Amino acid sequence: MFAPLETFKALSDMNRLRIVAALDRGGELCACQITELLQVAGATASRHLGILQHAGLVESRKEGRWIHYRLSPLPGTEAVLAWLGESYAQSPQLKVDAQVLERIVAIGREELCRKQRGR
Amino acid sequence: MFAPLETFKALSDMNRLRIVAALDRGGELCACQITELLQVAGATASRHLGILQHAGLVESRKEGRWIHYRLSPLPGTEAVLAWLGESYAQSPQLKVDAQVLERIVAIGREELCRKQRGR
DNA sequence: TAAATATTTAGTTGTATAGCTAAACAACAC
DNA sequence: GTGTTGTTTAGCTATACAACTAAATATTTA
Repeated sequence: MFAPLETFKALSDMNRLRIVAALDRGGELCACQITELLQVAGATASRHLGILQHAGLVESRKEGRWIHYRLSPLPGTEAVLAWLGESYAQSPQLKVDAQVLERIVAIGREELCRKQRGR
Repeated sequence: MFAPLETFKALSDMNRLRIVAALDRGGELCACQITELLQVAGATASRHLGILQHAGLVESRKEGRWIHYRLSPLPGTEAVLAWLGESYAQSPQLKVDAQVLERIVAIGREELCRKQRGR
């Protein structure tokens, strides 16, 4: 697919913009942390991360059972992500996410996953 | 809607990217010229133009029965459009469009519209 | 090896969206 | 006025896509 089209499609979903914003602010996050932030099923978060990865916006690193994701802007998409970054403050949703993310990171992965299994 | 989300949605369709590329290269174009380029029904082209206009990427000017469209990048979206512009050469579709557009512009609006009525 | 666990893949369902045709609207010509 | 013409809106259908549940995969632990 035409690269810009794939990039724009990847960014044309609010949950995926939330993921990009979270990785931009939180550095590396694992799938369970993304799942907790979005409040969706794990499979849903996984699919969104796959779409972002396929578009080249995100890359992953495996560490035991955990898979860590981080932003991986291609040379061309840096400008796009920069503009997006300037707009975070305009979204109430993203502002709330920033606070929730702090709590999620503070909890730690192990306890977070235990908590998710409980549901 | 969150502005970047609306922009990315507007740009996440190949026919709309074709319109943006055409306006970028052809300057001002009327709806019938866009319709001819995309080879879709007039109503379809009109809807795409409406989506781009609502996202602030395109603006229109009325001149008698014709409505002319041109790019209208918002301050923030200029970087996005610049990146898109650098990628035109990677799309065979957009390369063909550039040639077809030359013919369309050369024909002139009046004759083009006559031709479209014929179908 | 067997159980547990983090993530992904497969399959299903509901909603969003692109395309069409037909009708409506707006501007000019008679 | 009536007719013609460029464009948009309304209504419909088919496809695309986001969400879920259940099953599969890969890794660690007992």
